[in-house]
Amino acid sequence: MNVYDAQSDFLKAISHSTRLAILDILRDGEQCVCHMEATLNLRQAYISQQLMVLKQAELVDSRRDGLNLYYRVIKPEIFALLDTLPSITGVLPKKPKHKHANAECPCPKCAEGVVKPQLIQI
Amino acid sequence: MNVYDAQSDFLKAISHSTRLAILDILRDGEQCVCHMEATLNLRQAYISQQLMVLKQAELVDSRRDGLNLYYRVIKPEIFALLDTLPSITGVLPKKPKHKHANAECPCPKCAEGVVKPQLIQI
DNA sequence: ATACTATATTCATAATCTTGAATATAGGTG
DNA sequence: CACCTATATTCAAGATTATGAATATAGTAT
Repeated sequence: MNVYDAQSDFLKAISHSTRLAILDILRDGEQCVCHMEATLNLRQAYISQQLMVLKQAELVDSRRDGLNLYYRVIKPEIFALLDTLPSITGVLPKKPKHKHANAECPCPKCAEGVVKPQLIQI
Repeated sequence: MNVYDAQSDFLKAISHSTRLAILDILRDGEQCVCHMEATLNLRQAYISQQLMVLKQAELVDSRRDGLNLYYRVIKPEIFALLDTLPSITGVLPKKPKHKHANAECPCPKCAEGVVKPQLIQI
């Protein structure tokens, strides 16, 4: 396995729109699967499949806290690469960054950071 | 097509060991197909196939000069991305850079840059 | 025009990727 | 233990990619 094989293996692991979206979510630090599910509006099994691809490529690792599994990027150098993409594709991301505050997300991290919409009783 | 689709399309185009090697050869500027053939020791038809992939992805373009077609990278930003790869894969390239001087290569650029081995007449 | 050279295209098959559906598992809670 | 919740795995079919072989084409030179 030469230099280019190693590089193409890595690139193949991230050459996928959902996996790129997941990595972007992990920019702010570790997040649980259910948060990705709520943020990306994709089914849990599918996200888990993509996470396994990233894990086998040794790009992410996970940590359990109670019921939740929190994933994080192992090598922050990956973000330096991701940052070069907009200038190449010419498509700039609309949202400046992923913000961790999603009212649809049931995970503990979201629960503490979000002001839940109050149900008004009449 | 969202931001991540555009990015993954680009990444897929370069996620291939031969295409990465071709891009590396093009760091020094345009090169003809026969030069890649000699440098990579791969068959012409195969290299041409990979060049078509890069061309369709609008990463390279070509220019004819006599019999030879010279390919070049359109967006130099690509090299900034390629430069981030060694720190991620942990595998550093052996040769510092591609040098254009290959005695096996019949192309005009090589012919002028290389001191051909002299045949000693006895 | 003919022949040659450099490069491109077509075809076919094996391998790999994509993705949805269904199901399994592991850990926590009562 | 029984059940719930969060996450993982397996399966399968279709799509795409990888790659070798054979062949075509477009310029060039004579």
